[in-house]
Amino acid sequence: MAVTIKDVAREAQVHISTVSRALSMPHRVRPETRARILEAARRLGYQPSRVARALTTGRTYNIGLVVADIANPFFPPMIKAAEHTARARDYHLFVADASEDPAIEAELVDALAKQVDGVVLCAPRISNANIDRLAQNIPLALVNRKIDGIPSVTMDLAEGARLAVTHLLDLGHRRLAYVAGPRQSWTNTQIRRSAAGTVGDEAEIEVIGPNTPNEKAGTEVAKRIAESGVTAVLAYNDLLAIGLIQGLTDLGVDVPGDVSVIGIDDTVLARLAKPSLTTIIVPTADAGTAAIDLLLQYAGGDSDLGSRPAAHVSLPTKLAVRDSTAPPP
Amino acid sequence: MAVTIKDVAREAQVHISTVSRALSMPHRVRPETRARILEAARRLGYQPSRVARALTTGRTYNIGLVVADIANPFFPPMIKAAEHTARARDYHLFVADASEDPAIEAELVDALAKQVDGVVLCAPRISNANIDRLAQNIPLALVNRKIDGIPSVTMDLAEGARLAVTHLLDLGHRRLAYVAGPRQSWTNTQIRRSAAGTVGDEAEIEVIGPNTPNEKAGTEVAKRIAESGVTAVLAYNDLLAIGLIQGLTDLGVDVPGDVSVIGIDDTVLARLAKPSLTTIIVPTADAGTAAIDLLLQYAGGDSDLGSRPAAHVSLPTKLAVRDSTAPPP
DNA sequence: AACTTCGATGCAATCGATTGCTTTACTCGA
DNA sequence: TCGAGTAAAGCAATCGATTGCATCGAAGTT
Repeated sequence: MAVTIKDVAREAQVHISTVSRALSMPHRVRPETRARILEAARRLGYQPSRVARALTTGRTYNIGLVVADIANPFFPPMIKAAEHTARARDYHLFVADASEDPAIEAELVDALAKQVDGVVLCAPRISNANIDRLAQNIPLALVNRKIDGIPSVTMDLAEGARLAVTHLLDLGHRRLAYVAGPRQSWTNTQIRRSAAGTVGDEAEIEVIGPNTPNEKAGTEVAKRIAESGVTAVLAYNDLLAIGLIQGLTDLGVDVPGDVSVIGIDDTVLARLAKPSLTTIIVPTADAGTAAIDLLLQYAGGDSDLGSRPAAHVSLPTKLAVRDSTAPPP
Repeated sequence: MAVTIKDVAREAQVHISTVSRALSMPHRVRPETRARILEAARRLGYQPSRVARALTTGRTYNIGLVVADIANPFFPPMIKAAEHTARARDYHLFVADASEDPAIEAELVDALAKQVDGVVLCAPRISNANIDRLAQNIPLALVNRKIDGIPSVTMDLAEGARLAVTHLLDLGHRRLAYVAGPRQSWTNTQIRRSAAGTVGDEAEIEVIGPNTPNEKAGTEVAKRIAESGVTAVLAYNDLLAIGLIQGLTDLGVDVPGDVSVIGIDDTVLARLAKPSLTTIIVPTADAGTAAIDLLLQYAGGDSDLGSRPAAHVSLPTKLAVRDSTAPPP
């Protein structure tokens, strides 16, 4: 069917091992022989079989990427960056969607493990213990989770939340709420702690949740927010924030007139929503790129991985002030 | 390293070929032997190597999915559905992003061809001739493109455009515009033709474009729309429509008061935008599922593929009337 | 009882590449 | 001139599974 190394060998009148070397260890064959082989390969349109190579070398040149939910607009830019980075390194990317389900997440990693050199777990919903267990079978890199011994890239949402809360305090708000995300989310904890810490004694902050991080959940908590008397809200992500704004608007509560709302992620939605959403900008694409590079660096090494300390990368965040925040009424 | 078929064979005291058969041709081994083998496999935690299997059988149980732009919110639901469908069939999905570039698209297909059983091309930007060429090397399935001999799933946007234009005509509009998408887009042509056909002699429709299908391009054509005197616009997709609305609003043109706007795709943005966007609902997820099934059916068959006529699936579309359309001023 | 038949299993080739080891042949030094 | 050293290329094992063929023994046929 396809052109194999044998065909090239026959065409160039050499043994297959010589063809293999001409391609991967150029200095080990005589220049003229190599030229003849390359020419034959070119003429025949030879492309080495990744599958066969994987069998002998144990390296597939494939990477797995597991995300909590592809449909969450937070992920696509990250997937895109990861895919491009991987391809630039001659790797291909399996993308798998865990549907926000920890069990599926673990299954996916195991299933992928058989045919990838490593897996990037994005915003994992499974426990640290389970991640540790999975990491025994296959090199992992984490996004938005930090575990000793496993390379990871996180967004500095502690800083982001501090900026957001400070912004609200500066505007004069004293009764705040944090609309939380999934309990298993590492960033959720970071945000909650940082927000509480920043508020200090100056004001008070109420935590509402945990919630599934989508618009529907946001709309559903609108009533509680409206009744609670808070004047400003920080939400776990843009989806919750936008859902909340819709819910509040439906209840006749004006944003930002009556209640200010801040989202997180700066997804496409933030700029397009009305009012446009004040939100924390997180470097999603950079995270995708960094995760791939960390994984390759860690997994590509000379096997004595355990010895090297795993790298942790923290990416900076910023606050984008738009139209959903204003002084309290 | 990992448990192989040999380990199982030793554990169960049989030859490896018997293990292989026990797993894939159960009726070919004595029940008691099979039980012993399965038990041994279970105890050792044996998982067959997909790579090794792929080498002998030629089937990788992997599928490639190439999309024009992951960051375009049209695609994620489709990717998600495709991934879930594939996984349910024990296939894994490579996702690749062509960045709206035809050359990259072709490269991706070729690169993936070596390690997948087939490729789904979503909203391809390359020419029919090139697709035909690619199809010679690897089974393809197309989404939003129809070519004889290649299985495809399309959205009935001719019908959708008809509904949209009829809606505008019913509201009383007589001067319409179609803000077109990429020239290479097959659906773009379908929409344009159907819209023109539906307008007939009753009214007139101007075509503006082609455009890159993103918000920025939408904003950029706002001026032309405002000056052209049209009272209603159909845009190639929601991104263009939303960008256009923003552009018009900035120019002081009210939507839908002065100009009505209809988008296509019903992405998350449509509901969340202000005003919420009247748009054509396309069954993105169904398309993803259908494409995978078509591909597997076509590629999984008994090799004499050319003989079977390729299936074409057309999915229905609907119009969702929201707040961006109203009678002309 | 001899002979066919067939089910169950083992044997060995194969897929396409990589790689340690061996062979070949040429160069160089004394 | 001869042996050592070395670069270049061939040989063959290997990765982990699949699969056509060979073998063997038990059951069925006459």
